[in-house]
Amino acid sequence: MQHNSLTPSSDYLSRLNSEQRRAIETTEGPLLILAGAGTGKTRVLTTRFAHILLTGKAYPSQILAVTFTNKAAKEMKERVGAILGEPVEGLWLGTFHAICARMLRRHAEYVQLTSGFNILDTDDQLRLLKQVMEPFQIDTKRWPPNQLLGIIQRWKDRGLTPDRVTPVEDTDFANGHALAIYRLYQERLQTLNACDFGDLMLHVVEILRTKPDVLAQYHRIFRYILVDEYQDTNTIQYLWLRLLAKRHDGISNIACVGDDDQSIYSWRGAEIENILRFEKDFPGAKVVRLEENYRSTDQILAAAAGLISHNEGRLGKTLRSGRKNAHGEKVQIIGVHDSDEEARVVGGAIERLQKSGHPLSEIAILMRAGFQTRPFEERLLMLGVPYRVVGGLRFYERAEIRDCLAYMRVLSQPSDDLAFERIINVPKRGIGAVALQKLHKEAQTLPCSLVDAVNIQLSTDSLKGKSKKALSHLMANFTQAKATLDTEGHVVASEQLLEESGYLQMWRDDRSVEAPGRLENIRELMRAIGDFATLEGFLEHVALVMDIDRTETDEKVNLMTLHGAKGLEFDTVFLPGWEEGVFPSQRSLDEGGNRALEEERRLAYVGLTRARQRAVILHAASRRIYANWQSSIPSRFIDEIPLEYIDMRGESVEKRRQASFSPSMFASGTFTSTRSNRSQPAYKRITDIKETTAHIPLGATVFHQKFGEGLVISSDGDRLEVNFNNVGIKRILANFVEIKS
DNA sequence: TGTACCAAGCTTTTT
DNA sequence: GCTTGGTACA
Repeated sequence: MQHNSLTPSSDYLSRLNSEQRRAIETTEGPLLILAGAGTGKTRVLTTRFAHILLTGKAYPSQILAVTFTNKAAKEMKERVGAILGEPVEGLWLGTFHAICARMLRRHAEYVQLTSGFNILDTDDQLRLLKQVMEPFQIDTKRWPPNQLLGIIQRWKDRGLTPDRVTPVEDTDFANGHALAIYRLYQERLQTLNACDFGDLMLHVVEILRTKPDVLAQYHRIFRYILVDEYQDTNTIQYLWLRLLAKRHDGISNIACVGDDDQSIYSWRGAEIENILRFEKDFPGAKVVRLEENYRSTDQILAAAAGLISHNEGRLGKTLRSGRKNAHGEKVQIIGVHDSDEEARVVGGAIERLQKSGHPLSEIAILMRAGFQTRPFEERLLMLGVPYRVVGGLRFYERAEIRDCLAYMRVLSQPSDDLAFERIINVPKRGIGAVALQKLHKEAQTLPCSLVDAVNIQLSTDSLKGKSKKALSHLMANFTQAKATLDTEGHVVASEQLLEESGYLQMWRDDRSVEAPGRLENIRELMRAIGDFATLEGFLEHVALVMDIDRTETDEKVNLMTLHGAKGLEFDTVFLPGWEEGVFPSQRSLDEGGNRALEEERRLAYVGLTRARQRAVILHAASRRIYANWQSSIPSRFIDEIPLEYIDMRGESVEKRRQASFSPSMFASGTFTSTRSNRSQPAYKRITDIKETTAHIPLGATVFHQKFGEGLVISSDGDRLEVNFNNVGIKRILANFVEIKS
């Protein structure tokens, strides 16, 4: 993606194709831009934004532009500025949550909050929910709080405040107490003057629904609305957009960009129906399809198209290659024995690419789940190939960072009970559950905040000995830091607080291997605070952005999940683990059935379309899942790619298929060639396969793909002990051997 | 109040 | 197999 920073404003439209131009120049009325992978979506969105400004249709402050990620918002802002030749200010451009936070701070009093409300992170949410659940005496083994939090979030995603949850929407979770807990949880949030992420949207929608004057105010402000990644919007985001877009004068200048084939976040509440329904929701809507792909070779495009055509209920797009001479290599499919071989094959291929001058940063290994990175990391480490793991635990999710932030939150707002609770005994001060219980009681009866309760109990001498000394010390730390905050600013005050409270010393004294890294993270945090004018400004940024700016452009292979790769592109993409149960994920299928299968397929489509030049799919015949080995069947997605665009390397996949479906391996004859029998349920759950394993008698001669021939010397269900001719005695699962005699 | 042990659980995660 | 969280004890 190039930044045409000096493009004269007159020809910003000149290098666009006709559909792209139409998407930009159709400024009036509702518009759906269906943008397939690699069709220049971001470019269209940013040029459209600039076009509205340059033609004088609106001022920057009259355009609402919403994205899902901070990264996308930042990129859009930069690129619009580049087209205009100067930075734009006063924009309503940001993530759904950032914009809602801004709106909510203006109108907080309508939902019984003050404009200084706190935004909770997931840790706080869970701790609060656990507290709320306590009096209900719920068996948390049977009804895990994090699952209940999930249920509450799904309710919020759908715009359901406790009053709007109907019996139909209710659940028997937690012996039917879920709704009551939800109600209490919301009440607690209110007394804490706090919001969770869902509330940011929920409260604003509530306000827009019930306060016509507020809504009218925004109708006056926003002349044009731009929405990115529309396929990922959930119900509450849709309601919010619809409220803002449906003006009383009948004008709805809303343009949504999206791709139904790339909707992969239903498990976070995204409703693919929103994009499928757009034309009904906004009568008279125009639809523009961007189908010219400037990214991938014909072979990759055709393979991906063949795959996604197995989904039903699509809006339908046909990607054409917009590049010349874009034939390229076929999609490679490589069958391997196990995950170690998979890592060896990928590692070897990367080494060869590196030797031929292929930049490492243009290579990605994309997998279904985060834990799958491990064998690849080990292999690349061994080969000395630099790599980075993208995603995983983010900066502001680290325990030490959250601790520090809790200290700063209390400094900024002593009434922040959740933050105070987090650090009251970190470092260890001898404040346990008993002391905390006492404080809670005090705080509840008055009512007041925990910090107030501490001060009261200190002055009335109801605290004794160790805890009294520890808490008065802690209170003194905060008072001192507060004074420093006023005189020397938030950076010095934060550092002082962490030092004097003994928090930093705690990590210095820690002998574990992670401790120095944690101290380094805290140093980085201190540097980040300096970028903000006030402590409050910093805390707001942290709550909404959740990640620290770190531009990584060094020469490293990228390891990430398929979800993490959305919106990115690489010359070469490796797609390991294409096996039934792994991808598509068995758990998804169990929970979501055919809908989930289609989403998994879209995920596969996203994976393939990340590749510009080369895509390599791998599948292993057996894989270790947790403790035990499981034999695997190649993913149905492999079968769904038209044969003419694939190239089976290494061992023939067909041969492998025959081998894995041979009746001698599975007692039942259910398994036949997947290609010839696609309409039949050719796939069985991996767990079922285990049950159908043939009984293998003691003394039988068996054959194992890796170890060769051997004699069965003991058996316990499907666990065998086999004395192999070449490698000696091994413990092996019956699934992996074939009976010879 | 802190530690030791056991059992359960284990995708994806833009904010 | 490995981590995490809750409970039982010292």
